[in-house]
Amino acid sequence: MEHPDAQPRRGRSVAPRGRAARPRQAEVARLAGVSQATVSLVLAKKQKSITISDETRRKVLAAARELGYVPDPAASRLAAAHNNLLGVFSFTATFPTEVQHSYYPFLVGVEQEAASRGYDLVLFTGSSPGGAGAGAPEALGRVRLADGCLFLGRHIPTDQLRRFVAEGFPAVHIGRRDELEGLSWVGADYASATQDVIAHLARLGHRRVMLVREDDEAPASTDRERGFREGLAAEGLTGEVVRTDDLAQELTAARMRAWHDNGVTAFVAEETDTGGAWRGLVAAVRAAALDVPGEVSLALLGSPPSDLAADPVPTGFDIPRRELGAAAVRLLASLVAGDPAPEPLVACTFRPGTTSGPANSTAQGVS
Amino acid sequence: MEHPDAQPRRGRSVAPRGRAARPRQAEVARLAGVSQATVSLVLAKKQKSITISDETRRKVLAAARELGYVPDPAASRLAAAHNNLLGVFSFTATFPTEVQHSYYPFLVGVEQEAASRGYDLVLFTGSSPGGAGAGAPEALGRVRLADGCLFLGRHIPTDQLRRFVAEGFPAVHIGRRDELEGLSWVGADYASATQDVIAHLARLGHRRVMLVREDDEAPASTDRERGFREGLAAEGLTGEVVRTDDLAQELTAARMRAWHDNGVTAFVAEETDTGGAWRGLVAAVRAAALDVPGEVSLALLGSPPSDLAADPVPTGFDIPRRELGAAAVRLLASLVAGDPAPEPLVACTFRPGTTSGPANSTAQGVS
DNA sequence: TTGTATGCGTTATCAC
DNA sequence: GTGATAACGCATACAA
Repeated sequence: MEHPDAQPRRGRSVAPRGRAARPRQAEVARLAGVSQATVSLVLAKKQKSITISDETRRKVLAAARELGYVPDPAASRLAAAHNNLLGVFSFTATFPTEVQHSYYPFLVGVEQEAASRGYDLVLFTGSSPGGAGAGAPEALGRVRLADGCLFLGRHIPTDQLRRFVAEGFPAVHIGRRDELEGLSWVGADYASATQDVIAHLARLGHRRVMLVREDDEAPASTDRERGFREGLAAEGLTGEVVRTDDLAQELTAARMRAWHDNGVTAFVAEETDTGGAWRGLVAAVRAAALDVPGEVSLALLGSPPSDLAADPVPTGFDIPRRELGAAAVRLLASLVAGDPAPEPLVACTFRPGTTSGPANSTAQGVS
Repeated sequence: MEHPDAQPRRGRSVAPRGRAARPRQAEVARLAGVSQATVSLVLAKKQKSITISDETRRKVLAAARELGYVPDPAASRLAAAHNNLLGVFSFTATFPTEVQHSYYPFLVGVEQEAASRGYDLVLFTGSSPGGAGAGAPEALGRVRLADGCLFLGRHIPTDQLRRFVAEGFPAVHIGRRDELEGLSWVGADYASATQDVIAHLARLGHRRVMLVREDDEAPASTDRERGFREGLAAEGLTGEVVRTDDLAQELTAARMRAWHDNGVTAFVAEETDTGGAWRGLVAAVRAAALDVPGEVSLALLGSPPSDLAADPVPTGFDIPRRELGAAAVRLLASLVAGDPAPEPLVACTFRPGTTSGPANSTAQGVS
């Protein structure tokens, strides 16, 4: 049943070129004069089992260091253990050329948190343009090389994720994702943040507020609208929602003035990829020659597009992308470890800005 | 030697939580009525070996699809002796908070090229602040888990890298790194690019040029100085090098005027982290009330700091960081595959800019 | 053309 | 406390 060591290995091609093979536990064992299993035990620092003599432990550790031993992640994982690798998968390039919608802020948090927990990161490039098997269903399968995986991007196919949750593979989506029962996610608490903005406007005396949003079904949008409505209710305000795909059509100078005459003293816009809602709102107010914040107050539910980030600084809130990335890693790590999951919502930070001020009491209309 | 299937498996704990097991090749084989090996062959679409009958292929494919078979990456990588992973190691955080000296531009190229070659990326966080084993010597050992590794950053310990080259572990340093015999690297061709800038100035009629550089021994600096001297020689110009740690001390209005009176009509500054040389040069020229490019021409050997990237756009060259990242991956991939190494130098792109113009012939001094 | 046998490096169990 | 030994799921010489 056994074969002489001298016999060429079967079922395997020789290693390409005479590259020095990575040391294996077996070689560490030989050098330390123990069995391979002992090496595995020693190196599994998991449990400080006293079942290993200090003498042996020392020898093994020394041998491992001398040989520069590094565990094979594939083997570890195959043997149903873990490999200290956390995957990061996005359906668009992780590092896009247009830094506009890049995941950089998230990755800062992801890297920091992963580092502090001793995880390395595997960036799965399967979905990058030109990537091998881009869009192919098996592209997602590769993430199983890691102990768990983070998913970023707005359009990760639900059915692919469903498989992971069914199998119990630790997966965390960055951004709320409720439609898939059982999928873990972390997200910004848009609802609360929006409610805070409404409360801020209420404190300033505004009684009638309008929300401008694009026609979109993304959770990020609906969360804001929910927060808006809850905010109105909580503060006893009235308001409306303008929901459209054609801002220019809807937000004309005439309508702005009409709304204002009707008692609307504050407008809030949701953040979108292009900043379209905010852009349209600002343009319309300007066209209507309404003074901000003298006659009307403006607020942005998120961060402004970079080209109009300052002057004026919009009242609103900032999405803590870094913290979100860190939270994602924390959640993923707890899933991997089987620990109870932490809070998935992270708070946004209120930004006072300069586009809101006391309501002009003379403009109060009927409610 | 064999054991009954009914017997509980040994050497293995039960799967945590009753998660559904994924189908394996063996089950596909059973359903298709073939052997596991055949399944493996069929699914290895790698080679369109005609060694499989269409009939069998069909059955296997059908069975695989019906079961929703997805290959286990850990297993295939274990069996294949490589894992399609390329490491990325930097001694500072890969995603620093200060985007100033971030590796983002490199990573864009790295990701693209890695994706197009079917590699995934492992970002080693060992060196990140707070990272487990930050700074520890064995932190670098972990990179061996990949098929090869990219190193970025200016201060990767030479002795650590020496080990990799000794073992034949594929390692590529981004940035010239000659002091370590045998270490592969890719770098921008600063010398040629600098020479081009000198040639440009020569064509404009300048005969006497001065180089301003910080007191630094980095290859990026010395390459530029070399290109500067070679450029002078090739064009038959004269010039000097101002090398100092204290720009303010050296670059005074008085000295600028003195140099100018002495026939210096063009100044070139090297690019540094802070943009100090360029900053100092611009300030000094302004203090000396010298017109640019009327009286003196200025050039920057690299890219300007973002706060003064425009107005005026410096004559000089841009470092193709994206391309450099891609080139690094190409080189690393060829090392991994044992193919001949490609060209390590990537060309910089000349940037005309607006800070250089025809030499003022009346100012020609003695050479 | 397909099946058989073996090994990849690791973990985990069981005897010693 | 330590050493055999059996999987993990897949790939591949080699036999049939």
